[in-house]
Amino acid sequence: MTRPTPLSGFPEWLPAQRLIEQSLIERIRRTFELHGFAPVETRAVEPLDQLLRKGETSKEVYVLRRLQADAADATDSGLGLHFDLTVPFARYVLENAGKLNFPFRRYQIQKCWRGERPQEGRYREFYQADIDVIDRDGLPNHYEAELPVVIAEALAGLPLTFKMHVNNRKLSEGFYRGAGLADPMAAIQAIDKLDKIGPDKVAALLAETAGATEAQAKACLALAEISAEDGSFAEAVAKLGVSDPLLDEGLAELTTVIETGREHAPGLLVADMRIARGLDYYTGTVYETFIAGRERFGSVCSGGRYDNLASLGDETFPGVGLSIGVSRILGVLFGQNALSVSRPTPTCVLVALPAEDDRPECNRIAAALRARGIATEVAPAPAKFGKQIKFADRRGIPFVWFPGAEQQVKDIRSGEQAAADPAQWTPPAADLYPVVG
RNA sequence: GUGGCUGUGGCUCAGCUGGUAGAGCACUGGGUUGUGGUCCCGGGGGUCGCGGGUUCGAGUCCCGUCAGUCACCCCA
Repeated sequence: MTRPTPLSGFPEWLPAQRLIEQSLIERIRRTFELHGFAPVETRAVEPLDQLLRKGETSKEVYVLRRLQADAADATDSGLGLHFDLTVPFARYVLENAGKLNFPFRRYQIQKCWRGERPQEGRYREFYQADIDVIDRDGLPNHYEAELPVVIAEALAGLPLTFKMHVNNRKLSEGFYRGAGLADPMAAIQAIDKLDKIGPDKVAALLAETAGATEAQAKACLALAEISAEDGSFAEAVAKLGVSDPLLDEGLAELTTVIETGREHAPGLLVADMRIARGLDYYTGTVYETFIAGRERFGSVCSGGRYDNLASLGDETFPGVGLSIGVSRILGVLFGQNALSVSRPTPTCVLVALPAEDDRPECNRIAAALRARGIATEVAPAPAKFGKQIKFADRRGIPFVWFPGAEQQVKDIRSGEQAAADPAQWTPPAADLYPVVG
Protein backbone atom coordinates (compact mmCIF):
# COMPACT_ATOMS: atom_id res chain seq x y z
CA MET A 1 0.00 0.00 0.00
CA THR A 2 1.31 3.41 -0.84
CA ARG A 3 2.01 5.79 1.99
CA PRO A 4 -1.05 7.83 2.92
CA THR A 5 -0.69 11.53 2.28
CA PRO A 6 -2.06 14.34 4.42
CA LEU A 7 -5.46 15.73 3.56
CA SER A 8 -5.21 19.41 2.89
CA GLY A 9 -7.21 21.47 5.36
CA PHE A 10 -7.54 18.65 7.91
CA PRO A 11 -4.58 19.28 10.16
CA GLU A 12 -3.14 16.50 12.30
CA TRP A 13 -0.50 17.61 14.75
CA LEU A 14 2.39 15.76 16.26
CA PRO A 15 2.19 15.20 20.03
CA ALA A 16 4.27 18.30 20.85
CA GLN A 17 1.89 20.50 18.86
CA ARG A 18 -1.17 18.75 20.22
CA LEU A 19 0.06 19.45 23.75
CA ILE A 20 0.28 23.13 22.83
CA GLU A 21 -3.20 23.00 21.32
CA GLN A 22 -4.59 21.32 24.43
CA SER A 23 -2.98 23.87 26.72
CA LEU A 24 -4.47 26.73 24.69
CA ILE A 25 -7.92 25.12 24.80
CA GLU A 26 -7.56 24.48 28.51
CA ARG A 27 -6.56 28.08 29.17
CA ILE A 28 -9.60 29.31 27.24
CA ARG A 29 -11.90 26.83 28.97
CA ARG A 30 -10.81 27.88 32.45
CA THR A 31 -11.29 31.54 31.66
CA PHE A 32 -14.78 30.90 30.32
CA GLU A 33 -15.73 28.97 33.43
CA LEU A 34 -14.19 31.64 35.64
CA HIS A 35 -16.74 34.02 34.12
CA GLY A 36 -19.59 31.65 34.80
CA PHE A 37 -20.17 30.24 31.33
CA ALA A 38 -21.61 26.71 31.44
CA PRO A 39 -20.27 23.97 29.20
CA VAL A 40 -22.34 22.64 26.32
CA GLU A 41 -21.52 20.30 23.49
CA THR A 42 -23.79 19.93 20.51
CA ARG A 43 -23.79 17.12 17.96
CA ALA A 44 -21.58 17.48 14.90
CA VAL A 45 -24.50 17.45 12.49
CA GLU A 46 -27.54 19.63 11.96
CA PRO A 47 -30.36 19.29 9.48
CA LEU A 48 -29.42 21.13 6.32
CA ASP A 49 -32.40 23.47 6.49
CA GLN A 50 -31.25 24.57 9.98
CA LEU A 51 -27.75 25.25 8.72
CA LEU A 52 -28.84 27.12 5.64
CA ARG A 53 -31.74 29.10 6.98
CA LYS A 54 -29.69 32.18 7.78
CA GLY A 55 -28.25 32.87 4.39
CA GLU A 56 -25.00 30.99 4.81
CA THR A 57 -23.37 30.14 1.54
CA SER A 58 -24.52 26.59 1.01
CA LYS A 59 -21.49 25.45 -0.92
CA GLU A 60 -19.26 25.42 2.14
CA VAL A 61 -21.38 22.96 4.12
CA TYR A 62 -20.19 19.35 4.19
CA VAL A 63 -23.16 17.11 3.63
CA LEU A 64 -23.56 13.74 5.32
CA ARG A 65 -24.91 10.81 3.35
CA ARG A 66 -25.11 7.07 3.87
CA LEU A 67 -22.98 5.18 1.38
CA GLN A 68 -25.88 2.82 0.68
CA ALA A 69 -28.50 5.52 0.35
CA ASP A 70 -30.16 5.48 -3.04
CA ALA A 71 -31.53 8.50 -4.77
CA ALA A 72 -35.11 7.69 -3.88
CA ASP A 73 -34.40 7.18 -0.18
CA ALA A 74 -36.31 9.95 1.52
CA THR A 75 -35.03 8.99 4.97
CA ASP A 76 -31.66 10.31 3.91
CA SER A 77 -32.78 13.52 5.47
CA GLY A 78 -30.02 15.88 4.49
CA LEU A 79 -27.62 16.34 7.37
CA GLY A 80 -24.65 18.64 7.28
CA LEU A 81 -21.63 19.17 9.52
CA HIS A 82 -21.90 22.46 11.41
CA PHE A 83 -19.70 25.29 10.11
CA ASP A 84 -19.83 27.29 13.35
CA LEU A 85 -21.20 26.93 16.89
CA THR A 86 -23.66 29.80 16.92
CA VAL A 87 -26.28 28.27 14.66
CA PRO A 88 -26.27 24.88 16.48
CA PHE A 89 -26.48 26.70 19.79
CA ALA A 90 -29.48 28.72 18.69
CA ARG A 91 -31.16 25.46 17.76
CA TYR A 92 -30.14 23.92 21.10
CA VAL A 93 -31.65 26.81 23.03
CA LEU A 94 -34.96 26.48 21.25
CA GLU A 95 -34.96 22.73 21.86
CA ASN A 96 -34.17 23.08 25.58
CA ALA A 97 -35.77 26.43 26.32
CA GLY A 98 -37.93 24.91 29.03
CA LYS A 99 -34.95 23.46 30.93
CA LEU A 100 -32.57 26.40 30.75
CA ASN A 101 -32.35 29.43 32.99
CA PHE A 102 -32.17 32.78 31.25
CA PRO A 103 -30.04 34.73 30.69
CA PHE A 104 -28.14 31.61 29.74
CA ARG A 105 -24.39 31.88 29.37
CA ARG A 106 -22.61 28.95 27.83
CA TYR A 107 -19.31 28.09 26.25
CA GLN A 108 -18.66 25.49 23.60
CA ILE A 109 -15.28 24.38 22.29
CA GLN A 110 -15.66 22.06 19.34
CA LYS A 111 -14.57 21.30 15.84
CA CYS A 112 -16.30 22.91 12.90
CA TRP A 113 -16.10 22.07 9.22
CA ARG A 114 -16.13 24.19 6.10
CA GLY A 115 -15.63 22.89 2.59
CA GLU A 116 -13.47 25.73 1.36
CA ARG A 117 -10.10 25.71 -0.32
CA PRO A 118 -7.62 25.67 2.53
CA GLN A 119 -4.63 27.94 2.87
CA GLU A 120 -2.43 29.22 5.65
CA GLY A 121 -4.59 29.87 8.70
CA ARG A 122 -7.67 28.48 7.01
CA TYR A 123 -8.73 24.89 7.49
CA ARG A 124 -11.59 22.64 6.54
CA GLU A 125 -11.65 21.11 10.02
CA PHE A 126 -10.87 23.47 12.87
CA TYR A 127 -11.59 24.31 16.50
CA GLN A 128 -13.77 27.19 17.56
CA ALA A 129 -14.14 28.31 21.15
CA ASP A 130 -17.45 30.07 21.48
CA ILE A 131 -19.18 32.03 24.23
CA ASP A 132 -22.70 33.28 23.96
CA VAL A 133 -25.27 34.84 26.27
CA ILE A 134 -28.85 34.26 25.25
CA ASP A 135 -31.81 35.80 27.04
CA ARG A 136 -35.54 35.64 26.61
CA ASP A 137 -37.43 38.49 24.90
CA GLY A 138 -34.78 41.13 25.59
CA LEU A 139 -31.02 41.19 26.08
CA PRO A 140 -29.38 44.10 27.93
CA ASN A 141 -26.60 45.92 26.12
CA HIS A 142 -24.07 45.32 28.88
CA TYR A 143 -23.48 41.76 27.66
CA GLU A 144 -22.13 43.16 24.41
CA ALA A 145 -19.59 45.02 26.53
CA GLU A 146 -18.81 42.03 28.74
CA LEU A 147 -17.86 39.43 26.13
CA PRO A 148 -14.74 41.15 24.76
CA VAL A 149 -13.39 41.36 28.30
CA VAL A 150 -13.74 37.60 28.68
CA ILE A 151 -11.98 37.04 25.36
CA ALA A 152 -9.17 39.36 26.36
CA GLU A 153 -8.55 37.27 29.46
CA ALA A 154 -8.74 34.00 27.56
CA LEU A 155 -6.09 35.14 25.10
CA ALA A 156 -3.90 36.99 27.58
CA GLY A 157 -0.47 35.48 27.98
CA LEU A 158 -0.12 34.43 24.35
CA PRO A 159 2.90 35.98 22.62
CA LEU A 160 0.59 37.84 20.22
CA THR A 161 -1.09 41.24 20.23
CA PHE A 162 -4.80 41.22 19.49
CA LYS A 163 -6.92 44.12 18.28
CA MET A 164 -10.67 43.68 18.37
CA HIS A 165 -12.47 45.99 15.96
CA VAL A 166 -16.00 46.75 17.02
CA ASN A 167 -18.93 48.37 15.30
CA ASN A 168 -22.68 48.41 15.72
CA ARG A 169 -25.18 47.51 13.04
CA LYS A 170 -27.71 50.00 14.42
CA LEU A 171 -25.13 52.73 14.08
CA SER A 172 -24.41 51.89 10.44
CA GLU A 173 -27.97 51.17 9.49
CA GLY A 174 -29.25 54.32 11.24
CA PHE A 175 -26.59 56.40 9.56
CA TYR A 176 -27.38 55.06 6.10
CA ARG A 177 -31.10 55.52 6.71
CA GLY A 178 -30.56 59.01 8.09
CA ALA A 179 -28.47 59.81 5.01
CA GLY A 180 -31.45 58.80 2.91
CA LEU A 181 -30.36 55.47 1.50
CA ALA A 182 -33.13 53.19 0.36
CA ASP A 183 -31.45 49.90 1.26
CA PRO A 184 -29.23 50.20 4.39
CA MET A 185 -28.51 46.44 4.48
CA ALA A 186 -27.09 46.53 0.96
CA ALA A 187 -24.92 49.44 2.03
CA ILE A 188 -23.56 47.45 4.98
CA GLN A 189 -22.59 44.61 2.68
CA ALA A 190 -20.93 47.02 0.26
CA ILE A 191 -18.90 48.66 3.02
CA ASP A 192 -17.85 45.19 4.21
CA LYS A 193 -15.84 44.90 0.99
CA LEU A 194 -13.94 48.14 1.52
CA ASP A 195 -10.67 46.47 2.49
CA LYS A 196 -10.75 44.20 -0.51
CA ILE A 197 -11.91 46.30 -3.43
CA GLY A 198 -11.14 49.84 -2.30
CA PRO A 199 -13.24 52.99 -1.92
CA ASP A 200 -13.84 53.63 -5.63
CA LYS A 201 -15.38 50.27 -6.28
CA VAL A 202 -17.36 50.43 -3.04
CA ALA A 203 -18.79 53.77 -4.13
CA ALA A 204 -19.85 52.19 -7.41
CA LEU A 205 -21.32 49.24 -5.56
CA LEU A 206 -23.22 51.58 -3.23
CA ALA A 207 -24.75 53.34 -6.19
CA GLU A 208 -25.63 50.05 -7.83
CA THR A 209 -27.02 47.95 -4.95
CA ALA A 210 -28.07 50.51 -2.36
CA GLY A 211 -29.24 53.22 -4.71
CA ALA A 212 -26.83 55.78 -3.30
CA THR A 213 -26.27 59.18 -4.87
CA GLU A 214 -22.71 60.41 -5.19
CA ALA A 215 -23.06 62.52 -2.02
CA GLN A 216 -24.58 59.61 -0.09
CA ALA A 217 -21.80 57.25 -1.17
CA LYS A 218 -19.30 59.84 -0.03
CA ALA A 219 -20.97 60.08 3.37
CA CYS A 220 -20.94 56.28 3.73
CA LEU A 221 -17.23 56.17 2.95
CA ALA A 222 -16.57 59.04 5.35
CA LEU A 223 -18.30 57.05 8.10
CA ALA A 224 -16.18 54.00 7.30
CA GLU A 225 -13.06 56.09 7.80
CA ILE A 226 -13.84 56.65 11.46
CA SER A 227 -12.02 54.64 14.06
CA ALA A 228 -10.91 55.34 17.62
CA GLU A 229 -9.82 53.52 20.74
CA ASP A 230 -12.09 55.66 22.93
CA GLY A 231 -15.48 57.36 22.87
CA SER A 232 -14.28 60.11 20.55
CA PHE A 233 -15.68 58.28 17.53
CA ALA A 234 -19.14 59.52 18.51
CA GLU A 235 -18.16 63.15 17.95
CA ALA A 236 -16.54 62.25 14.64
CA VAL A 237 -19.79 60.66 13.53
CA ALA A 238 -21.79 63.66 14.74
CA LYS A 239 -19.66 65.94 12.57
CA LEU A 240 -20.93 64.16 9.46
CA GLY A 241 -24.30 65.81 10.19
CA VAL A 242 -26.57 62.80 9.83
CA SER A 243 -29.29 62.27 12.40
CA ASP A 244 -31.48 59.27 13.01
CA PRO A 245 -32.88 57.68 16.19
CA LEU A 246 -31.36 54.27 15.35
CA LEU A 247 -27.99 55.94 14.79
CA ASP A 248 -28.15 57.50 18.25
CA GLU A 249 -29.00 54.14 19.78
CA GLY A 250 -26.06 52.53 18.04
CA LEU A 251 -23.70 55.29 19.11
CA ALA A 252 -24.75 54.91 22.74
CA GLU A 253 -24.36 51.12 22.67
CA LEU A 254 -20.97 51.22 21.00
CA THR A 255 -19.80 53.83 23.50
CA THR A 256 -20.72 51.48 26.36
CA VAL A 257 -18.80 48.63 24.74
CA ILE A 258 -15.71 50.74 24.07
CA GLU A 259 -15.62 52.40 27.47
CA THR A 260 -16.10 49.10 29.32
CA GLY A 261 -13.29 47.62 27.28
CA ARG A 262 -11.08 50.59 28.04
CA GLU A 263 -11.33 49.81 31.72
CA HIS A 264 -11.28 46.00 31.80
CA ALA A 265 -9.34 45.07 28.67
CA PRO A 266 -7.11 48.05 27.96
CA GLY A 267 -5.62 48.18 24.49
CA LEU A 268 -7.90 45.53 23.02
CA LEU A 269 -10.83 47.38 21.52
CA VAL A 270 -11.01 49.84 18.70
CA ALA A 271 -14.26 51.29 17.43
CA ASP A 272 -14.09 50.83 13.68
CA MET A 273 -16.97 51.97 11.47
CA ARG A 274 -15.82 49.87 8.54
CA ILE A 275 -16.51 46.57 10.31
CA ALA A 276 -19.74 45.25 8.88
CA ARG A 277 -19.58 41.41 8.67
CA GLY A 278 -21.20 39.51 5.90
CA LEU A 279 -23.66 37.51 7.98
CA ASP A 280 -27.07 39.03 7.90
CA TYR A 281 -28.34 37.87 11.30
CA TYR A 282 -26.39 40.43 13.31
CA THR A 283 -28.47 43.27 14.67
CA GLY A 284 -26.24 45.19 17.08
CA THR A 285 -22.60 45.07 18.07
CA VAL A 286 -20.30 43.25 15.65
CA TYR A 287 -16.73 42.21 16.39
CA GLU A 288 -13.69 41.17 14.39
CA THR A 289 -10.28 40.50 15.90
CA PHE A 290 -6.91 40.68 14.20
CA ILE A 291 -3.42 39.72 15.25
CA ALA A 292 -1.06 42.70 15.04
CA GLY A 293 1.18 42.22 12.03
CA ARG A 294 -0.94 39.32 10.79
CA GLU A 295 -4.02 41.19 9.63
CA ARG A 296 -3.95 39.30 6.34
CA PHE A 297 -4.74 36.09 8.21
CA GLY A 298 -8.20 37.43 8.75
CA SER A 299 -10.19 37.52 11.93
CA VAL A 300 -9.26 35.18 14.78
CA CYS A 301 -12.26 36.03 16.94
CA SER A 302 -15.54 37.28 15.56
CA GLY A 303 -19.14 37.53 16.51
CA GLY A 304 -21.94 39.89 17.29
CA ARG A 305 -25.38 40.42 18.61
CA TYR A 306 -28.28 38.65 17.00
CA ASP A 307 -31.89 39.37 17.94
CA ASN A 308 -33.68 37.09 15.53
CA LEU A 309 -31.57 33.97 15.16
CA ALA A 310 -33.69 32.01 17.62
CA SER A 311 -37.40 32.47 17.94
CA LEU A 312 -40.32 30.25 18.80
CA GLY A 313 -43.71 31.59 17.86
CA ASP A 314 -43.84 35.07 19.31
CA GLU A 315 -41.12 34.25 21.81
CA THR A 316 -37.64 35.45 20.85
CA PHE A 317 -34.24 34.62 22.25
CA PRO A 318 -31.82 37.43 21.47
CA GLY A 319 -28.17 36.69 22.06
CA VAL A 320 -24.64 37.89 21.66
CA GLY A 321 -21.61 35.72 21.03
CA LEU A 322 -17.96 35.64 20.19
CA SER A 323 -15.98 32.79 18.64
CA ILE A 324 -12.25 32.31 19.03
CA GLY A 325 -10.64 30.72 15.99
CA VAL A 326 -8.45 28.38 18.02
CA SER A 327 -6.95 26.60 15.01
CA ARG A 328 -6.24 29.83 13.22
CA ILE A 329 -4.41 31.29 16.22
CA LEU A 330 -2.51 28.04 16.56
CA GLY A 331 -1.52 28.28 12.91
CA VAL A 332 0.03 31.67 13.56
CA LEU A 333 1.78 30.43 16.71
CA PHE A 334 3.18 27.36 14.95
CA GLY A 335 4.08 29.41 11.88
CA GLN A 336 6.39 31.65 13.85
CA ASN A 337 7.45 28.98 16.37
CA ALA A 338 6.17 31.28 19.08
CA LEU A 339 5.38 28.50 21.54
CA SER A 340 7.25 25.37 22.46
CA VAL A 341 6.65 22.53 24.88
CA SER A 342 9.21 21.19 27.35
CA ARG A 343 8.74 17.61 26.15
CA PRO A 344 6.53 15.82 23.62
CA THR A 345 5.19 13.21 26.07
CA PRO A 346 3.47 13.45 29.44
CA THR A 347 5.85 10.82 30.88
CA CYS A 348 7.85 12.20 33.78
CA VAL A 349 9.57 9.01 34.92
CA LEU A 350 10.86 6.02 32.98
CA VAL A 351 11.30 2.95 35.15
CA ALA A 352 14.31 1.08 33.79
CA LEU A 353 13.82 -2.64 33.27
CA PRO A 354 16.94 -4.70 34.17
CA ALA A 355 15.47 -8.02 33.02
CA GLU A 356 12.05 -9.22 31.87
CA ASP A 357 11.72 -11.05 35.21
CA ASP A 358 11.84 -7.67 36.97
CA ARG A 359 8.73 -6.38 35.19
CA PRO A 360 6.32 -7.13 38.08
CA GLU A 361 8.55 -5.18 40.45
CA CYS A 362 8.87 -2.31 37.95
CA ASN A 363 5.09 -2.27 37.47
CA ARG A 364 4.68 -1.86 41.24
CA ILE A 365 7.11 1.06 41.29
CA ALA A 366 5.29 2.70 38.40
CA ALA A 367 1.92 2.18 40.10
CA ALA A 368 3.22 3.79 43.31
CA LEU A 369 4.41 6.85 41.40
CA ARG A 370 1.22 7.14 39.35
CA ALA A 371 -0.87 6.87 42.51
CA ARG A 372 0.68 10.19 43.51
CA GLY A 373 0.04 11.81 40.15
CA ILE A 374 3.42 11.26 38.54
CA ALA A 375 3.16 10.16 34.91
CA THR A 376 5.25 7.00 34.64
CA GLU A 377 6.01 4.31 32.10
CA VAL A 378 8.08 1.16 32.34
CA ALA A 379 10.80 0.62 29.75
CA PRO A 380 9.52 -1.43 26.80
CA ALA A 381 12.21 -4.11 26.96
CA PRO A 382 15.21 -5.00 29.10
CA ALA A 383 18.37 -3.39 27.82
CA LYS A 384 21.62 -1.92 28.95
CA PHE A 385 20.98 1.03 31.21
CA GLY A 386 22.75 3.28 28.76
CA LYS A 387 20.13 2.43 26.17
CA GLN A 388 17.29 2.96 28.57
CA ILE A 389 18.63 6.38 29.52
CA LYS A 390 18.91 7.14 25.83
CA PHE A 391 15.30 6.03 25.36
CA ALA A 392 14.25 8.59 27.96
CA ASP A 393 16.53 11.28 26.59
CA ARG A 394 15.10 11.00 23.06
CA ARG A 395 11.62 11.56 24.41
CA GLY A 396 12.51 14.34 26.79
CA ILE A 397 11.57 12.20 29.81
CA PRO A 398 13.44 13.92 32.64
CA PHE A 399 13.81 11.05 35.15
CA VAL A 400 14.95 7.43 34.97
CA TRP A 401 14.16 5.16 37.90
CA PHE A 402 16.49 2.28 38.72
CA PRO A 403 14.88 -0.58 40.66
CA GLY A 404 16.85 -2.87 42.95
CA ALA A 405 17.72 -3.36 46.57
CA GLU A 406 18.38 0.35 46.84
CA GLN A 407 16.15 2.18 44.39
CA GLN A 408 17.59 5.26 42.76
CA VAL A 409 16.26 8.03 40.54
CA LYS A 410 18.39 9.95 38.08
CA ASP A 411 17.72 13.39 36.62
CA ILE A 412 19.20 12.77 33.20
CA ARG A 413 19.60 16.47 32.45
CA SER A 414 21.93 17.13 35.39
CA GLY A 415 23.16 13.56 35.79
CA GLU A 416 22.29 13.77 39.48
CA GLN A 417 21.31 10.43 40.94
CA ALA A 418 20.09 9.62 44.44
CA ALA A 419 18.36 6.92 46.43
CA ALA A 420 14.58 7.34 46.41
CA ASP A 421 11.37 5.74 47.59
CA PRO A 422 8.46 5.55 45.08
CA ALA A 423 6.04 6.23 47.94
CA GLN A 424 7.82 9.48 48.85
CA TRP A 425 9.79 10.93 45.95
CA THR A 426 8.30 13.91 44.12
CA PRO A 427 9.72 15.69 41.09
CA PRO A 428 9.96 19.48 40.93
CA ALA A 429 6.54 20.92 40.07
CA ALA A 430 7.83 22.23 36.73
CA ASP A 431 8.65 18.68 35.63
CA LEU A 432 5.32 17.07 36.51
CA TYR A 433 3.71 17.79 33.18
CA PRO A 434 5.00 19.19 29.87
CA VAL A 435 5.23 22.97 30.14
CA VAL A 436 4.06 25.15 27.27
CA GLY A 437 5.66 28.53 26.87
C1' G B 1 -15.04 26.25 -8.36
C1' U B 2 -10.78 29.21 -11.30
C1' G B 3 -5.48 30.22 -12.02
C1' G B 4 0.16 29.97 -10.73
C1' C B 5 4.05 26.93 -8.49
C1' U B 6 5.83 22.13 -6.53
C1' G B 7 6.03 16.38 -6.03
C1' U B 8 13.33 12.19 -5.28
C1' G B 9 14.57 7.49 1.70
C1' G B 10 11.17 9.23 8.06
C1' C B 11 12.96 14.88 7.53
C1' U B 12 15.77 18.78 4.56
C1' C B 13 17.42 18.62 -0.12
C1' A B 14 21.30 17.41 -4.48
C1' G B 15 20.96 14.81 -9.11
C1' C B 16 24.45 18.85 -15.44
C1' U B 17 22.46 19.38 -22.70
C1' G B 18 18.37 12.20 -20.99
C1' G B 19 23.03 7.22 -19.76
C1' U B 20 21.85 1.80 -14.11
C1' A B 21 19.50 6.81 -7.40
C1' G B 22 23.01 10.40 -3.69
C1' A B 23 24.21 13.52 0.85
C1' G B 24 23.23 15.46 5.72
C1' C B 25 20.05 14.64 9.77
C1' A B 26 17.07 10.69 11.93
C1' C B 27 16.83 5.26 12.89
C1' U B 28 19.76 0.84 13.98
C1' G B 29 24.33 -2.48 15.36
C1' G B 30 29.24 -2.30 17.27
C1' G B 31 33.73 0.06 19.52
C1' U B 32 32.19 0.90 25.33
C1' U B 33 30.74 -6.92 28.59
C1' G B 34 24.20 -3.09 32.48
C1' U B 35 24.50 4.47 33.49
C1' G B 36 23.14 8.07 27.83
C1' G B 37 24.65 12.65 25.23
C1' U B 38 30.95 13.45 22.15
C1' C B 39 33.87 10.62 18.76
C1' C B 40 34.98 6.37 15.30
C1' C B 41 33.30 2.14 12.23
C1' G B 42 29.25 -0.63 10.10
C1' G B 43 23.77 -1.51 8.67
C1' G B 44 18.68 -1.08 7.06
C1' G B 45 15.48 1.91 4.36
C1' G B 46 13.48 4.89 -2.25
C1' U B 47 7.40 1.41 -7.29
C1' C B 48 11.88 9.14 -8.07
C1' G B 49 3.30 10.91 -6.51
C1' C B 50 0.45 7.85 -10.26
C1' G B 51 -0.71 6.63 -15.58
C1' G B 52 0.56 7.14 -20.53
C1' G B 53 3.87 9.03 -24.54
C1' U B 54 8.81 10.27 -27.06
C1' U B 55 13.59 7.47 -26.97
C1' C B 56 18.21 2.15 -27.74
C1' G B 57 17.64 4.35 -22.77
C1' A B 58 13.37 8.96 -18.69
C1' G B 59 14.18 11.13 -11.78
C1' U B 60 15.38 14.40 -16.11
C1' C B 61 11.53 15.83 -22.09
C1' C B 62 5.87 15.80 -23.45
C1' C B 63 0.56 14.84 -22.12
C1' G B 64 -2.88 13.47 -18.50
C1' U B 65 -4.10 12.66 -13.49
C1' C B 66 -3.72 12.89 -8.19
C1' A B 67 -1.80 15.37 -4.05
C1' G B 68 0.46 19.50 -1.74
C1' U B 69 0.99 24.76 -1.80
C1' C B 70 -0.09 29.96 -2.99
C1' A B 71 -3.70 33.53 -4.97
C1' C B 72 -9.05 34.63 -6.09
C1' C B 73 -13.86 33.75 -3.46
C1' C B 74 -15.43 33.42 1.52
C1' C B 75 -14.60 33.18 6.43
C1' A B 76 -12.63 31.54 12.72
